[in-house]
Amino acid sequence: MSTSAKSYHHGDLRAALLDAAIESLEAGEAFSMRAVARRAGVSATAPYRHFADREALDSAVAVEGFKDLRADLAAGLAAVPDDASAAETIGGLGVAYVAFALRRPAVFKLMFGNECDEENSERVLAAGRLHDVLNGAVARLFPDADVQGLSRALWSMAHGLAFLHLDGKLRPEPAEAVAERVRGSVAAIFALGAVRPTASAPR
Amino acid sequence: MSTSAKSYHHGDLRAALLDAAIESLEAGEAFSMRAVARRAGVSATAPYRHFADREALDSAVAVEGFKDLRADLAAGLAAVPDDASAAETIGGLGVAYVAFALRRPAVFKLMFGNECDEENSERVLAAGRLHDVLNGAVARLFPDADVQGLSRALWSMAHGLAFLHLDGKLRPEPAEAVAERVRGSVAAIFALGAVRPTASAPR
DNA sequence: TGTACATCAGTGAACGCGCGTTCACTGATGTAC
DNA sequence: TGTACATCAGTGAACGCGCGTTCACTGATGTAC
Repeated sequence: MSTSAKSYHHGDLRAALLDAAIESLEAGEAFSMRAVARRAGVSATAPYRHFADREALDSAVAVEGFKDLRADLAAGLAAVPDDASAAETIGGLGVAYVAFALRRPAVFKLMFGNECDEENSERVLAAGRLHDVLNGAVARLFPDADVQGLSRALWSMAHGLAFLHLDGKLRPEPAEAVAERVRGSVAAIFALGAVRPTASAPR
Repeated sequence: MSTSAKSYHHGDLRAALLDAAIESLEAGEAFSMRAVARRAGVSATAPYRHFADREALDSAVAVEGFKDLRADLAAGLAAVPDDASAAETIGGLGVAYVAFALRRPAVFKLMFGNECDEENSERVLAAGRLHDVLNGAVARLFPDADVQGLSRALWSMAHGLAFLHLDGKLRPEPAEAVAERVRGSVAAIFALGAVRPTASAPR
């Protein structure tokens, strides 16, 4: 109640605007400077006191999202038992990644489905930190592999699964079925080396 | 010259509008009913003679895109030598997929980065036909594998690579470097079975 | 071949909308004395 | 403690914009006789 409520000065409008933006996105509403101000209960021009323009707000929301996703990944990794196989560990990360995308689809799309202005260093940095979590896990699990290449391949798969679910190319419900699908995909590629391809492709 | 030019009646405005829409997207311009009409050299309301509303035009463009992508995938597959390994074959498909996405980014995003109205059967069908190409190849290469699961995993990886390049998370140039990256990712997961993970994860 | 007329494709003015952004402003806060 | 004033956060009217869509229309085409 300290910083809340209805004085002329808001207290922490910047944070409130970020919250409003995220809420607005998650409610599936259109994302606009005005809509966010409206939701925060403030005049249409107040946000300009805190964000230079629409793109600045945009990027700030994305940074928020990257932090949250990183936390989810770290939690997902921590939840994997110590004696888990590599496939189970990677699967756990993948499930966390896709779950985030489905729980917060609009934020996820804003984070990724956007030409990223390489200028915004904070944003680039936050995205980079994501990478570290996966790279670390891969390096630990496969010290002898091409870590760079492998972790790119795995990230891509998770990212693809996330987007295909978001865009309705794969049914996004129920959540447990999705998780199963993600684990299945990981399992399928871990099994690849074992499956004998037909020696020479017929026809 | 037969159906072209400047008579009051256009000849084949529907096709011209689709072309204009695709050109407009590829030029990186905003995509709108009015912009497309403008580019086609026609009044803002003329498109309504051929498309019920904005969404109908949208879907028609997506269908066009799905057909083109399917053709690219088939060509990519055909270009793979008969004695190629499974990894090379899958790699060829992946390269074709990602190359399409980078060559026609806006169309690709329109095809995928869009809640798909499951109503539009033509659109759903066109998307489904994509799947068939990959499924066919996987079934032929890995008759004993879980075709469904494996082909989903591979599709996801290609899709993820495409989007990560589009959104600038991976440098999208030059094209040959991208292709190499795609082949590398495929190789990395094909090598997965061979790499020995650390028996039990340290720490 | 020539005329009358129905059909249909494209026009252009107009609507209401929400947007991003500017500007001069006003009300609250906090600091100097 | 009390007053004067600078600072700063939020206001509200206003701008110009492009959008999707409607409507009554007009010009070209093709068919019937």
